[in-house]
Amino acid sequence: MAPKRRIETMEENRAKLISAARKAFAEKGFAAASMDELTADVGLTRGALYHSFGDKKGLLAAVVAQIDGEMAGRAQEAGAAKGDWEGLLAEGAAYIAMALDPEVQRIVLLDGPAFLGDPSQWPSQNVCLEVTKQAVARLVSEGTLAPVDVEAAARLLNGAALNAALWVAASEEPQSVLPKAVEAFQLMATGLLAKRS
Amino acid sequence: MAPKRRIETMEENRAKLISAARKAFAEKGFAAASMDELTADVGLTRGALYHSFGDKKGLLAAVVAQIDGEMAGRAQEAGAAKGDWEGLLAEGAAYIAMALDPEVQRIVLLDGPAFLGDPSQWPSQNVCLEVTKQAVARLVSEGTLAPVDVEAAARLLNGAALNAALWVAASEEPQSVLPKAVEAFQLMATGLLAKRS
DNA sequence: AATCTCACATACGGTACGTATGTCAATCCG
DNA sequence: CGGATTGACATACGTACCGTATGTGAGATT
Repeated sequence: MAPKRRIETMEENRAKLISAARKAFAEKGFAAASMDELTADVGLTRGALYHSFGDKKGLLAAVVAQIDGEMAGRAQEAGAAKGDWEGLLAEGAAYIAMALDPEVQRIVLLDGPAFLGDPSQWPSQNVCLEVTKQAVARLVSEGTLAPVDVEAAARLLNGAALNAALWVAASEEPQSVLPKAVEAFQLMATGLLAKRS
Repeated sequence: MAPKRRIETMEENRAKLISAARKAFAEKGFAAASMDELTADVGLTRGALYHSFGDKKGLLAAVVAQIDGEMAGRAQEAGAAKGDWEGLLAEGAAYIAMALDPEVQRIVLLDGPAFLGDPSQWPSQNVCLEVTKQAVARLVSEGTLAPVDVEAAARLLNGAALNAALWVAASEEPQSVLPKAVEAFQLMATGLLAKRS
């Protein structure tokens, strides 16, 4: 066996813990997830956890940052191929669709705000919100959108998408409700468009 | 001393516990609030609590139901004096303003969804959402709003207002941010209006 | 090769929840 | 009117879990 480098195994263990935490937090919720179980599942103890993440919330923050990054990547992908305005709509739709994932919903949308506070002040900076803000800023400066406060518009759009997603996820037939949510979202977003002079 | 009726004192104690819980949950959050402290503050023990509310989450549900009812009343007040459309906008603005209250924000908007699940399935039925749905339904049937799915629109509006409120509350100067949030909200809501033919 | 570092394990204390059991006043009934 | 009964609440207990303080051994350093 090649001699295990120290930093190497540490990063492996960090990744293992984050991975196990994603599962446990998504299934049981942050509050009900046991750190003993979590760590035992990957052959470690709480000692590793507290050494790497400081405390339980530190682990949550790491998990949230990881998922948030993945979400922002997907949202950008969805919006990149299209024009600015269509891109924003596509980002919103993608955001709604992603929130159907239990990990996203439970960890990022529910437990994240409850235990880590306002998303805009997370260590991970809430990359998703940042992406939306940039899109809105472009659209405002090019005159497509009315001269609205950029942060306000971005937070409203994200908030609306988030809530739509929670609704879809809680419904009995997500697949039939999803298009309604997307349609209403996109309709509402048109309210931000600049009026034709 | 008039002989204390049994049911009377029980309801008094229930009210005391709910009142104490509102304070404790708002200040420390649901997870960090100690039931021992809570009950001791009003001269009782956990015995009373588990007898009346079943468990910790039962108490949270009772608190949420109370606050939710108060919020719905205020929102209706705000909207009642005006026309349907202006009423909806006023309700949204009122909703945003109310969310500045720490009790509303922490208990109903953050811990409620995290620990009790989707608001639309709460025992309290989320009266707030119901009020918005009724307003939207009226506006759709009278042709003011585009023929959008009522529940979708209501959830999006509430979600947008909610998120705007969290943003305002987390900002350093809530009073200067509040008008921006309300403006953006009302602008976005116009997207739901029926197009002039 | 001896020493050191540090990632992680182990052990402990404290706290909080939920339940099982006890108790006493308010109510009911003969 | 007085004993039996109910039930609202207190008390006591077991369990689970978090965070910390301390130990340890494999890899890094010299």
